[in-house]
Amino acid sequence: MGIIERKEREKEHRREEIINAAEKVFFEKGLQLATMDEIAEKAELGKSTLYLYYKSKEDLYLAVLMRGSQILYEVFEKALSSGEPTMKLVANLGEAYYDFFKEHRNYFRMFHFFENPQLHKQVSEEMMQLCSTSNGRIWNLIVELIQRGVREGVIQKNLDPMQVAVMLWSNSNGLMRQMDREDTYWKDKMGIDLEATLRLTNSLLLEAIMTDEAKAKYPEFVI
Amino acid sequence: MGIIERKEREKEHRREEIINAAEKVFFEKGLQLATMDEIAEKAELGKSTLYLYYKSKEDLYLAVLMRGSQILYEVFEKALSSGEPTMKLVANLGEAYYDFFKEHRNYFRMFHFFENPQLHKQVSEEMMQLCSTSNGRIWNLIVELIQRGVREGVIQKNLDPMQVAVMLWSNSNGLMRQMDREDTYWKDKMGIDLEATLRLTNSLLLEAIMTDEAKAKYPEFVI
Amino acid sequence: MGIIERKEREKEHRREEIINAAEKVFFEKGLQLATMDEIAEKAELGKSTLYLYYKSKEDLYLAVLMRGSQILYEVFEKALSSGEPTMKLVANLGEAYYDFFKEHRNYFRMFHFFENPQLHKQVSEEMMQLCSTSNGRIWNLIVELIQRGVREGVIQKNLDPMQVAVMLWSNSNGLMRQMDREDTYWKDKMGIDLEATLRLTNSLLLEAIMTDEAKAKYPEFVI
Amino acid sequence: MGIIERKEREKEHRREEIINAAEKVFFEKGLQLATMDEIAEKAELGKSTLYLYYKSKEDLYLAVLMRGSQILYEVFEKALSSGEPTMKLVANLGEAYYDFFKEHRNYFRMFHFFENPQLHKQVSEEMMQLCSTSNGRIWNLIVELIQRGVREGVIQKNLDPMQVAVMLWSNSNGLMRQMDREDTYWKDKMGIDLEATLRLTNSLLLEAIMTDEAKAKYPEFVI
DNA sequence: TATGAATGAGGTTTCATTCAT
DNA sequence: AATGAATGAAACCTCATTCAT
Repeated sequence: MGIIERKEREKEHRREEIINAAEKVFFEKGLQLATMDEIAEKAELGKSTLYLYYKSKEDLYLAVLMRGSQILYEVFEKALSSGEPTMKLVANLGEAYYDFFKEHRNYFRMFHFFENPQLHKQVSEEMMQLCSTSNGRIWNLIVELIQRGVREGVIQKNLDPMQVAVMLWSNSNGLMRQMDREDTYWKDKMGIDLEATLRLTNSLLLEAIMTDEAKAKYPEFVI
Repeated sequence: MGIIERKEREKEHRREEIINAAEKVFFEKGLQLATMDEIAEKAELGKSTLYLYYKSKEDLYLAVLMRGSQILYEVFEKALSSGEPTMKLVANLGEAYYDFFKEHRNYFRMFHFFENPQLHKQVSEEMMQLCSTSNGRIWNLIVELIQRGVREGVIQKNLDPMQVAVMLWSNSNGLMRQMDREDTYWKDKMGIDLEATLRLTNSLLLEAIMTDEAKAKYPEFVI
Repeated sequence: MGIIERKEREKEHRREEIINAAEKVFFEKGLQLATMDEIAEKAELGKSTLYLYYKSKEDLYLAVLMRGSQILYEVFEKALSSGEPTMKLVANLGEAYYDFFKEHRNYFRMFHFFENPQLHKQVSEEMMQLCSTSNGRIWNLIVELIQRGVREGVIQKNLDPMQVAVMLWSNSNGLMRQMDREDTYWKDKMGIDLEATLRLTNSLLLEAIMTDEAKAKYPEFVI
Repeated sequence: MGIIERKEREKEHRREEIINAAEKVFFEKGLQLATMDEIAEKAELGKSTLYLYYKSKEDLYLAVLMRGSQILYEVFEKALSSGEPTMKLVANLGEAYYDFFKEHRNYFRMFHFFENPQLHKQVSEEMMQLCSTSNGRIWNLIVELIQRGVREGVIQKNLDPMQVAVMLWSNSNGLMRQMDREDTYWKDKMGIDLEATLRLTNSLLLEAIMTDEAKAKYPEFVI
C-alpha cells in the first residue's frame, strides 16, 4: 500500500516548497541578511517547521544552492549532447557557463559559499557531503571531456586533464565574479567590456591547450 | 606644543590596537562568527570603545581588510621597483600576488568580502569609499604597468590595458580561491598541483598578450 | 477543545509571573534603578522574553502599577458596599485610601508616575490608554458617590461633584506623600502626627461640604 | 590680594553658568531624559567639567531645584512683608504659592523629586543636606506665621502649628499637582475649574483653623 | 582647571535555534 | 508533523561617570 510512498512524496513536496520560499529570500537578501522568519512566512509555515526539514539556515541555504548546482549540471549536460567535435564542446562549455551566469545570476552568487572556507564551519556534515557529490558530478563532466580531448589527440597529452579543467573553470569564474560586482569599476565607469575579456581569455587558454594537429583541423579556435 | 599631534598619534595608535585585536578574531572566526565582545576583550577595551572608533562590526572588518590591501599594495610596489624590463615585471606581479596569497592567506580570504555584492549593504558608505580608493591604487599599479608595456611595444596594442589587467587578476584570483578551499578535491585527494596550474595559466596568458617582437626579445616567456 | 483557551490562560499566567518578578524589583529599587536583567533573572526568564510581553521597562512598570490601581479600586468598592449612609461612605473612602497607603505603600509610591508628566513620554500609547481607563474607573466611584450625596441632599448642591472629588483626593494624596518621605522632618524629628493631620483635614473638608441638614442628621461629622 | 577672592568669584560664576545650562535641559526633558552631554554642550563646556562642579546628574538637578527653592522663599518673604494682619498673610501665602506655581511651573515640577523617596538614594549626602536647610527655611516662614497666629489668638491654640502648616501646604500641593497633569481629565475635558477648587479648599481650611474671635474680626474669611 | 577619551552598565532589538504540546 | 512560545547570544546604542593629561 502506497501510504508510505505518499507520505514520502508529501514530505518531499514540502521540502520543495520550503526551498521555493527560501530561494526568494536568499536571492533578495543573501545568506546573512535573510531571516528564518521571513522564509517561514513566505512558506506559510511556522518557523520551527523549517527545522523539521533542514538543520539550520546554512543547510537550507545549501539546499537552495544545490538547485543551482543541478541546473548547472543540466546546462552542461545539454551543452555536451550536441554531437559536435570535442574541441567545440570545450568551447561550448565555457559559453554554457557564461549563459548560466547570465540566466541564473542568483544561483551563481550562491556559489560564493563554497569559495569561503570559513563558511563551511556552519554547515552540517551531511549537507556538505551532498554538495560534494553534486559538485563532483559537474567536475566529472568537465574532466571527462578534457580526457576525451586528450585521447582524441586534440588536447596536449602532457597536460593533466584535471589541471586543465581547473584552469578553465577558475578563469571563467574569476572573471564572472568581477562582472557581478555592482560597484563596478569597469562596466559603465571604465567602459571596458568584461564579456569580451572573458571570451578572449577563454580563447587564449583554449588555443594554448590544443595540439598543433587540432589547431590545423579547427582553425576557428586559432586567434 | 604638539599636544594635538600627540593626541592624534595616540588616537591613531588606539585604532591600530583595535585592528590588531580584531584581526586575530576575524582571522580565526571569520566575519560572521566573530563577536564584538571577543574583539573588545582581546583589545582590552570596553565594547563601547570599539564603537567609538568603528561604526559596526562590518566596518571594523573592512578596516582590517584594508591592512591587507595596504600590504598587497606594498608587495606590488616592491615587485615593480626592481628595474627589470616591463614584461618581466608583469610576470613578477603574478608571482608577487601568489606570494601574498601564501604569506597572508588570512588577508586574502578577507577579500571575499568585495566579491560578494550582498555584503556591501552592511557597510557604511564612508568605509566603502575608503576601500574603493585603496583598491583603486592597486588597480592603478597594474594597469599602468600594462600601459607601459603597450607603449614600449611589448604588449599588443590592440588590447585594452584594463581588460588585460582584469584578465590576469581574475585568473590568478580564481585559481587561488580554489587553492584555498580546505575541503579540496585536488590538493591531496586528486593529486593535482594547483600551483603549477597557476604558473602555467599565467604563462599562457602572458605569452598570449605579448607582441611578436617581445617574444623574440624575451624568449623565456615563450613556452 | 479548549486548547486555545488554555494557551491563552498560560500566556496570561506568564504575564502575571513577569509582573510578580518586576514588582519585587520595582518595589525595591524604583523605576530608574531597576534593571531588566534583574527582573528577568527573578522571573527565571530570558530578558528577551520580557520584551515579548512588554514593550519597555516603563510599560512593564505601568503593568505593575495597574495592579495597584486594581487593588485600590477593589478597596474602594469594598468600602462603598457597606450599605451605610452616603456621608459615612465618603468618610470611609478617605479611610480606605489611607488603609491602602499603609497596606500597599509600594503601589502608592508607583502612583508618582502619573503625577510627573515628564515620565509619560517614555510609555507606549496603549499602556497609557489602559491606565487612563483604569484610573477613570476609580474616579467614577468617587464622583458618583459625591453625586449621590448631592442628590440625597447631604452635600451642598452648589458644589461641583468632580471638584469635590478632586479636593478630597488631592488633599489626602498630598498629605500621604508627606508621610511617605523617609527623610521626614516631621514624624520622629518634629513629633507631629501626620496621621492625625490627615484625619483632621479630612474632617474639616467633609464638614465644609455638608449641607446643614446633613450636619444635623449626622452630628458625628461635625467637629 | 583679592586673587583668591577672584578665583572664588569665577568659580561661583562658572557654577551659575552650569546651572543655567542644566536648567534649560532639565526644564525641557525632565531628570531622566536630560543628558549630561546636552547640558555640557549648552554650557559650552566639556562634559567632564560638569563633574568638577557637581558630583552627579542628580546633584546638579538638585542645584537647579534649589534655585526654585530660593525663588519660592523670596516669594513667601515678600508675601509676608506687607504688614497686613496675620490671618490675611496666611491667605496671601496660599495665593503666593499658587502664583509661584503659575510663574515657575518648571521649578514646581522639580519639587516632585522630594516627594519620591526612591530618588533620594541617587543624591549625595551634602546636596541633600543643603536642600534640607533650604527647605527648612521655607517651612520656618510658614510655621512661624502660624505660631504668630496662635499667639495673636486668631488661630485655634489647640492646633499644632506645624500640623496646620503641613495641612495647608499638602492640600495646595496636591491640587496643584493635579492641575499640572497634561493628560488632564479635568481642565478642558471635564470642564471643572481646579483653580476655583484650590481657592475653595484653602478657604475652607482657613476658616476651619480660625478662632471664633478671628472669624468675627475678619468676616471676609468666613464663607 | 578643563577635557577628550574610555568605559561599564544596561536598555533595546534581532535572530537562529530549541522546547513543549 | 506542526507550531507558538521561549531563549540565549550578540549587535547596537546611550549615558553617567571616571581617568589621564
